[in-house]
Amino acid sequence: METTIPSETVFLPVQGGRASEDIALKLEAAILDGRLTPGERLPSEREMQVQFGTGRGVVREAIQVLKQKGLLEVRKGAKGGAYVRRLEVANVSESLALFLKQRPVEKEQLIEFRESMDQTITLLAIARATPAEKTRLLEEAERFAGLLRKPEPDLALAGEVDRQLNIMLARMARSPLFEWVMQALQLGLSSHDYALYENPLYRERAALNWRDTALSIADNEPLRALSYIGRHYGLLRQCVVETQDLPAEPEAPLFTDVDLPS
Amino acid sequence: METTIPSETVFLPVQGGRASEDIALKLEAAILDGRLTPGERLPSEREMQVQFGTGRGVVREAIQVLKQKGLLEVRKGAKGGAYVRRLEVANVSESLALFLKQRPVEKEQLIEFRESMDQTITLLAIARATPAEKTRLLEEAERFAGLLRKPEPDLALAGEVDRQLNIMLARMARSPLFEWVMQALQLGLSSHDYALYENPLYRERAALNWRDTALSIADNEPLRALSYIGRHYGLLRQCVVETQDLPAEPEAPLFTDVDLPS
DNA sequence: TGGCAGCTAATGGTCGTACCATTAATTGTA
DNA sequence: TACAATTAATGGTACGACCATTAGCTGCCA
Repeated sequence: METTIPSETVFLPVQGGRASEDIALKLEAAILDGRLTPGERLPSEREMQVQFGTGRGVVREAIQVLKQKGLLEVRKGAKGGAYVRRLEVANVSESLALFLKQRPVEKEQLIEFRESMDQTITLLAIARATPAEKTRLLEEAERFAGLLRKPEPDLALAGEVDRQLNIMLARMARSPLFEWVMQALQLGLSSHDYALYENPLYRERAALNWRDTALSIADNEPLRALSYIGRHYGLLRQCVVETQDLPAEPEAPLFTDVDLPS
Repeated sequence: METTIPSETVFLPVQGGRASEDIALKLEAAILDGRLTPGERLPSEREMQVQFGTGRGVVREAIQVLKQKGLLEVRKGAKGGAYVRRLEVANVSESLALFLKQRPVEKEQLIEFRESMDQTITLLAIARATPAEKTRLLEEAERFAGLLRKPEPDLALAGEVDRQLNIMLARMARSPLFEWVMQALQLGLSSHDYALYENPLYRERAALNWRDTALSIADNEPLRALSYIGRHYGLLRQCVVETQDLPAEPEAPLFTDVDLPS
């Protein structure tokens, strides 16, 4: 970056010289600095093959990588090709979820992280959100409590509402970074942590606690809100230690023929 | 694709039928549920080409995707091939960093977020890191201060050391999630906030402040540490308002020939 | 016997061509 | 005018060939 000539090669020796990586990096750089903008269409593979002076396979591999990163979307047929995409939080979540799948993190660490984020977000939300937003949050929390008070609550729906509550709160904090990280967590942990609501004992207490938190926020009472948040995660911790993980599903045969688009 | 056995296809219609995606999914599933474990070697491309009943290009594209996800590492030459890898926090951070790169955020919001993370991480590090780690951190901070005290400091090196300091601290917190976010910030924002060290006025103060922070951590003095962190970000804010963004670097020509491994 | 040079084979990386499948636009026809 | 058939552009796949790299083997030489 600073030495002009050797800059690119010094930066990334790319382990063994791979043309496809070079191309991927060039395209990625072009997308990130705006030379290629979302919605725009890249040249066709056959054109790029010529423009980069390589074989088509190399171009395809580069495109595959960027597609996997979420930077490109590939359509086939006439007017097909690689289109630049705007990244979504879901891409980050996917990556996080993958990581958590291969390296199960202690639940305690997840809880700890979320609790910390929640505390900060709540303080920011109290300071910055409009009264209307606060009222809306309270309404949703009441609705949530209502859902879980039923004898046979729809747990999937409840989980979704809980997620929405968290995201709404994050948005009220007026900080995109907190919002994004929170969303990524919510999406990436969908399977993980809603054990709290499966247990009827904790269920109602947790729901009421959410409502009280929302109430404290609406009343601009930060300390009270933090207290309720602490109680929420206390419940969650208590619930988690009582719950054990179940073993995984049976294994499928690997290396069988792929279904071809016949 | 969907006519024979509905089971797999119901899960993921995979937009338009792509053999390479099928293979990638199968391999990924095998890795995630333990049929393939880290360090293990997959069959060679030519073997898989036969076992999956497809062309070699398809197999290569699947491998590329998994490699990009961080699940595989490819070595060439004899005894080469695709080896299963353990995911690292850096992989997730990379994804988040990429996302952040595509979405410009206000500097103040970045600072705010980092400050909040730093506070929490510091408290955790004080509580959990070993004395040896704390000593090491202090040594690095001293080295950092030494670097910036020179009349003509190497700013690139200083930035790198600063980055390492932050990551070291995050690791000391014993929380992969905090490590994740912190690394992502370091990766995605490297160019952003090292303006602090370009200004000789702030430079030395910031460096000394880092050292004092490390000292407080080594002494297990959380409140003092938080105080220094507050001062650090105070300096950063002050510095940022005085600095204006420079226009971007000149654009490089896209679609030029790739350097081939001649 | 020991060590080093050179050979060998396995394997990923690249190229090129050919063909198929899909899709939007065009053209032709009722 | 509406609908059907054709066309052309484009991604998806297959196959075969060759190069570059690398670990291990072979064998010569000191």
